Amino acid sequence: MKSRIDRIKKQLHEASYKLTPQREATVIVLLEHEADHLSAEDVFLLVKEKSPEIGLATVYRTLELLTDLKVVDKINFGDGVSRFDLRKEGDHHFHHHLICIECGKVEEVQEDLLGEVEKIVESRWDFAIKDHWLTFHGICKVCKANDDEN
Amino acid sequence: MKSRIDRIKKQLHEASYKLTPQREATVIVLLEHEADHLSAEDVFLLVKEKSPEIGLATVYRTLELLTDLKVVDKINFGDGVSRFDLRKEGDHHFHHHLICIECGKVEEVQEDLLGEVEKIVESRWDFAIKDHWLTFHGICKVCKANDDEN
DNA sequence: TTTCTTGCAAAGAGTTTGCAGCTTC
DNA sequence: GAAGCTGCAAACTCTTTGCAAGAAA
Repeated sequence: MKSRIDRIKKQLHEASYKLTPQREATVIVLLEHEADHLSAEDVFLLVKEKSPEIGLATVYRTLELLTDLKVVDKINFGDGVSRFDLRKEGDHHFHHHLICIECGKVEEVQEDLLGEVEKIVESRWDFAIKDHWLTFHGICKVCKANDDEN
Repeated sequence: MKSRIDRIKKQLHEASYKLTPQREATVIVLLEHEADHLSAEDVFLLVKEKSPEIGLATVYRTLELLTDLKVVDKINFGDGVSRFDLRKEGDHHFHHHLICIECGKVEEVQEDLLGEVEKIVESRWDFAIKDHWLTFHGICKVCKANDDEN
């Protein structure tokens, strides 16, 4: 984890920003909750546990900065709240999500399943793809099993 | 177009709602701007041109109702505003979008390109897909041509 | 010192809600 | 006249911004 923080620190420096204690605390929370799709408020509350003096605006500003640097991806699952997802080291595409419409759980799909689809879009629509968002809505394994019981 | 309104009217009636003049005016605006990805505010302003007495809250309530009935899809391209897209008659999947990161234009892709991908997700993650959202971010044909000139 | 960053509070944008009045059946 | 629907205004939620003070180079 240390090395990932160093890497982010380097990215910040390359763009002429500093890794202040507040920014570092925010990054640590993101690393510790990597699969959790935290909202800005969630991040704020978690950072506050360890650094009570931090302000909400700072968290927003840090998350915006990290989004610009593509350290995190800002996603919106349609509930009016932005969530932040760490981009895997070296990943050039944004991973996919499976959202369960019964229990609300969000699973991540790290594989890039869109290779063929992107080729079609690039050639047929003459569109140069830089990134994608793919989210499936449905019923997860656990809820399916529960539903079958009843 | 008349027939599409009748169809929506029927859907409303089946769910015990009425097609009031305000709701009809809203639906007409959506039909007339089918490819435009209007926000609630956009819809409100357009409806207001023909029915100046309508209130913003009514438009919001109508759009919510139409979303619940799956007449429209509520989408969010990450700018904090919900947009509303008419679902094509008989369509069971939500169409894809191409967003140009230079000019902001949004193109629609009506074909469902995810058949194979969905099979993989359904079997490998044991997830019953009910709907999907797929958005590509990149550079459209026109902007690509403009960029090449310079 | 100069520049960047922070915390706070206020402002802003988008959306929802309470309620009285109006329609419709 | 009961139930559903509407317009208005107020409330609410999430996010951004102005600014004075603090930290870093």
